Amino acid sequence: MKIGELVQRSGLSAYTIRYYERIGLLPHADRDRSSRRDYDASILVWIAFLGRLKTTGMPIREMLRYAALREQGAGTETERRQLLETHRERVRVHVAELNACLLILDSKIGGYADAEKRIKDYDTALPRGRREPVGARKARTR
Amino acid sequence: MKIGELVQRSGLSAYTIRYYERIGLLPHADRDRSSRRDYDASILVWIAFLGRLKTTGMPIREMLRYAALREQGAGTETERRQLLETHRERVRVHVAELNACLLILDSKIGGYADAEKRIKDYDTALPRGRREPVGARKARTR
DNA sequence: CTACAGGTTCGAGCGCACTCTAAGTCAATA
DNA sequence: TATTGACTTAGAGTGCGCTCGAACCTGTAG
Repeated sequence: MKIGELVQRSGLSAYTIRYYERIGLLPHADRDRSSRRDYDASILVWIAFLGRLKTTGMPIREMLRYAALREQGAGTETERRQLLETHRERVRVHVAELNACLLILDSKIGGYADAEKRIKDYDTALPRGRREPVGARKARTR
Repeated sequence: MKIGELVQRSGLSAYTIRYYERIGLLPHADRDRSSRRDYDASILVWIAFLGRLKTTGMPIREMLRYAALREQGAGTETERRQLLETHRERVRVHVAELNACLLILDSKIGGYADAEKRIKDYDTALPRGRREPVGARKARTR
């Protein structure tokens, strides 16, 4: 697989793929005789995993640590597990924070909705003939 | 309240507070006669809310939009609500992603744990007298 | 009076994670 | 054979969100 195909299948840009290789997040790819990168499909599994780590907010520094342990191979499993466990804990904490923030957002949004409802009630309670207060933003599409 | 106290009570650095004011995320603070910032306690509520937005990943650009609408005051409620609703939806999606990633992390960690258990079983199945394979990392605290 | 803590402004610098430019190579097709 | 387009490299540039340095000012305590 050439880099172009990997771009299609991984969702990363060629720039990013080369950058990741440069910093050691992706293993140095084999080259064909004109020194173009030639990938094995298995790289997609690793890229997908890196994507999870990224999505969950792991900094590249730490992914590099994990990648290095992985390259080292046997004997690094415990450290890799610990690294992931630590990360998992951080993610759990963060998810809890996000859920707390969502509740606050809900109540904030609820407050605006109530305010709008009060305005609307007042509006419909106006005498016939001039229902919309000045500055009312009603898009009325169509 | 002077900036020093606000630092204590908000958790932001003085640098950050000034920066936020500079870009318009915090309203221009009143100054005392020696042109030092003098805050009203109500600023803490706004800073806390900005903190929620930040925690949930809202970029400063968008907080600025919200802050500008808020400064404008009446008549911007609908847009503020819409902004927060859009954001809430993104956060929900992100939380779902994080939860999916957590499951994957769990199984990855589980895989390492199983591998370690297999090694341990093999280890304890070794003949008496030389139980620990070379390189075993057992901290044995205390 | 002097020292010092704690403030002020402006603009520069930093760390992160890319993203792109420039100049060159190579293989396949018209 | 000439051109096209996908690739290569090294290194520069970008956008974000701060973070800091330098020079200066002010109110209070010793």
